Amino acid sequence: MAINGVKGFNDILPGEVEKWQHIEATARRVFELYGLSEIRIPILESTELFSRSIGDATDIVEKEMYSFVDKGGNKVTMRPEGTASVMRAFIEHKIHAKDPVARLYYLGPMFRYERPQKGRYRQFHQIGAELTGVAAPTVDAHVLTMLTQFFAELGLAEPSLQINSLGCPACRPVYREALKGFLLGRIELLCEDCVRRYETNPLRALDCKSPGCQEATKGAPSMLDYLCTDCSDHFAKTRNFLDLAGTGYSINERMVRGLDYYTRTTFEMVTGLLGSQSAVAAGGRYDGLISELGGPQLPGIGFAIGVERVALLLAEKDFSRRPELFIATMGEKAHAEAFRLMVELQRRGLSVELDYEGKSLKSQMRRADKFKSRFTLIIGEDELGRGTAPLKDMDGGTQVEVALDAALILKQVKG
RNA sequence: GUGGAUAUGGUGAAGCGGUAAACACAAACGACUGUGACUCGUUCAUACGUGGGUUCGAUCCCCACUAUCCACCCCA
Repeated sequence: MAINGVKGFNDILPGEVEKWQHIEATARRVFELYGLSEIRIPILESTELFSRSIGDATDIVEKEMYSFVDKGGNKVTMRPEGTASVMRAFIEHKIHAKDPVARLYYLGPMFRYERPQKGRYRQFHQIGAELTGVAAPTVDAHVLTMLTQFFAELGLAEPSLQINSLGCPACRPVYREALKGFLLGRIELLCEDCVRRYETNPLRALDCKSPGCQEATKGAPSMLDYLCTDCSDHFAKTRNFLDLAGTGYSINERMVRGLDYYTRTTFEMVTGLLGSQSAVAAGGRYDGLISELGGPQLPGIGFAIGVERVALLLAEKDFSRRPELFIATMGEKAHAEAFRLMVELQRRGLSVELDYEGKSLKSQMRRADKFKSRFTLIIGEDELGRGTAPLKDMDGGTQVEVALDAALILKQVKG
């Protein structure tokens, strides 16, 4: 009996992986344009890191973490997200001592124990960015502009940017009470879950999909009306800078984030193309997180992109690579010469294919066609004798005679 | 954790209670007599998710299990 992969853990096979490489390369290029540096963080962290940062009462921590006790008796968890790890590293290595303004990005697998479905897996991948040490709204707008550019460079019209402000520890509790007061009168309309969350997280009712909750929250007070002067000012300036950058967005005052650490600006890149997984990227400001984790009082802002979801949006595009040259041979001597040429050309940076076995010419030509090779060089006894061989342009079908010399072939192919 | 759907070859799939499991694509090889994409030929599921049961006989009926997908919850 063959062994299967673990539920929710997927292989990314050749054919699909080229798309991933393209997404990752695009992210690296765009993010580095905006001054970020890559940071590589481990997959395993102390369980406490996540319970403290993400929030004890969140679903992620309550029921979705891959946690276990290692052989040394330590409680560890396979990271369910990247922000906490990056902030831990930031604090642990005292990166702030050198420069409190750190601009970092990371990419890699995350793990959450959930039932898999479209665009959601137990091992999934995120590309994330974290910027620390800047409270100014300029950075909010800049991060959002960078994210927008990332999607634009992938050629995606979807998703679109939505923003909101969640306020700060000064104004959010006030709003929370106001909202609770509003919902109290309509509590019988709320779904079970929202009733249960009424005390712990009443804001969730705002973006609950149940018709009852949508009805109940009609006309609910908006967080935006309760922002304190500083938060309100921050939000207004963020919007101004977004306008200056020409970055399009819409305000979604009902957007709520699932992690506890968010403050002020929050955002999502949403799409209607992925069924119930509408968020392709999401993030926000977390001005209290670093100190909460034992670091200095520094603000931060970041986001994570769901790579699987981006790949789904890129579904129809073909990213497969094609070799530049295929060498077809007849006879052992020609095969040996072709091998020598292939290696020589590869050393010079040309992608070359050669049939390893001595198959028929027909078969080799078919293979060249299957690989969609741009050119095919055909070498037999005659060619060996005269020192030149036909180089066929597979797209046009024309062929020219070239000398069996790596430099000259290279010139002809690259020409 | 809950609900629904589906399980036939590499893929898309037809199929009926009863002896070679259609068709198409892909793939391999070959023909067209040293050159691919067209055409033609050959090959390609002792097997229809797994385990039971009903039956003279099941891939098609029943039960259980498992897996996958989708949805809920929550989220990237």
